[in-house]
Amino acid sequence: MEEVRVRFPPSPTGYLHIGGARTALYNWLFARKHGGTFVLRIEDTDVERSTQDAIQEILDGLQWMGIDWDEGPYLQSEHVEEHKRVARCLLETGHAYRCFCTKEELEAKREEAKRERRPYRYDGTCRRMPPEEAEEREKRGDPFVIRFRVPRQEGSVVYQDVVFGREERAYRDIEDFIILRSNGLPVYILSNMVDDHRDRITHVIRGQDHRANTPKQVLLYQALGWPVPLFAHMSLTLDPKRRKISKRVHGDVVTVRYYREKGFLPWAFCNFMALLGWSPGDDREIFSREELIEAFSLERLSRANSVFNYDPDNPRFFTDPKAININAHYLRTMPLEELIPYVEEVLREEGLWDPAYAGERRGWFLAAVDLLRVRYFTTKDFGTLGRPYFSDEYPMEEKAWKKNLLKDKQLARWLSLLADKLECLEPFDLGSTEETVREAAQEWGIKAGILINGIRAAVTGQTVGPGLFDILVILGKERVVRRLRSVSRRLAAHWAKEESGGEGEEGAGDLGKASERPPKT
RNA sequence: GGUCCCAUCGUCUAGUGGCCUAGGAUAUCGGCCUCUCACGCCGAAGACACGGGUUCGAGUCCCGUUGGGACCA
Repeated sequence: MEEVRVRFPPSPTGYLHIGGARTALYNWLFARKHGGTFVLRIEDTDVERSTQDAIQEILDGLQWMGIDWDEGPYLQSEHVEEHKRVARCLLETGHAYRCFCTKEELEAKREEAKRERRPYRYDGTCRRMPPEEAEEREKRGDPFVIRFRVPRQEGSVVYQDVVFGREERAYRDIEDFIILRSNGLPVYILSNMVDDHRDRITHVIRGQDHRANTPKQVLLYQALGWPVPLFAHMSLTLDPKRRKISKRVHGDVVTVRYYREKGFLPWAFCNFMALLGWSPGDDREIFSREELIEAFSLERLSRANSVFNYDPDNPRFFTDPKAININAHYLRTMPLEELIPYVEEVLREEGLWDPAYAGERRGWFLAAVDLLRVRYFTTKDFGTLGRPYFSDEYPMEEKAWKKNLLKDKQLARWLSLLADKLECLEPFDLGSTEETVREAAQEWGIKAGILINGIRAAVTGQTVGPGLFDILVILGKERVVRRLRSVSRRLAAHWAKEESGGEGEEGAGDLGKASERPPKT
């Protein structure tokens, strides 16, 4: 293949849409696969919305995803004069003409067509106007638009689409479309293709929503005598009701930032997005960056739109379950060292970061993360579910308190006794802690599970988590003993109050500092 | 309304006329593992939108219907 040059031309709307992200990803993959050039171009001609922040948001999103560009970001706004010049040129060469029809006139014609139930298309009134008259009226200052003169003969526009094959559109189905508005500004169809030509784009990979524009753009290329790029119109991403997804109706779940803030790993996100409308042809679904670049091809893009399967009513899945699954897969299988920076970021945000984790406690930190990650789905889980492991202030879950700690009145005493036993343990390791707990259970004639689940609830505030002895070892003797005694005191207080006929449920609440004080006296 | 596109398990998809009693993934359910929850492993249920053709044979080709989508209005 000749030199490959592709582009991603987002307009700065204030966020990077996941549909746009997928377009960028496919362009990027294609460029990387063929040793080509990936151009980033900002279509910022809507001055109102195109703030520096809005542009930065797109750059940030792409950067986060790991999509790097070779040229740009170029700004479309810097080329408006060129677009106008091209429109003028088309006018001079007779490929376009001035149209003075007013909005009202056009509206009337449209109404009439509607009444007579025939398709409306611009009737070409001004197309037949003598050039002298048109120039005269322009000089006079009459407002006009510039329309492209579509061939009015039998025939059609033909171009190649990698996804759809040979595309053909009859001239008669294309109206004389506007290329320059009456305010003198060029329209998307023109600007976009002029930019593509200047940037020497060889493959236009974009959403199917641009497909209807393509014949018109091809007409422009031909009129200008410019080489026509190869097109690849990718399928769209729809919501579960098969509507086009949009920020306005779906909210943040369609923005890239959302995934970043929800604790997605950038590559997991890319991996998931790549699978929406593309497949490698075999059963693989997990790809490293290199593997995906190698496997990617435009020929394997799907023609059918795909559904982004998220359910706002299901709290368990805050986005497409498959996306979460892929993220979890990377979270627990990627090299530990690569995961660490993401966890660090989350812990910093939560105020749980200890600089020692990067220094003398790094070994411990790695072990803790490794222990926890197998049951986490996003990096955010380290800051929420992981709290008891990185801080002495952690919540006691209602369920843990009621189900595991109030299960047996004796637990207050047992936990205290266990604290004493564990305190003397040397070494304090997997084998010794387990032996201690199980022997105690036997001694007291109870099932080990009672103690195990009770201890877990006490030292983590949770009913779920790693194997108990892993927890004890990772927490360390000192913290375990302190937490056991603290909870034991709270339990004792709870039962004492109960006996004295006290009301009020001793339920979930914050442990840590708060619980160092005697609970509510 | 016009032009065009699409159609395989809930979802993402494999499938390019016989390899399909339709494969994988995810989600769901069950089992194993087990101190809990996950992970992992094993298993279950679950789809060719419908109707006509073509063909010895159709998920695969053609036509129509239905449904969905895009753009334009």
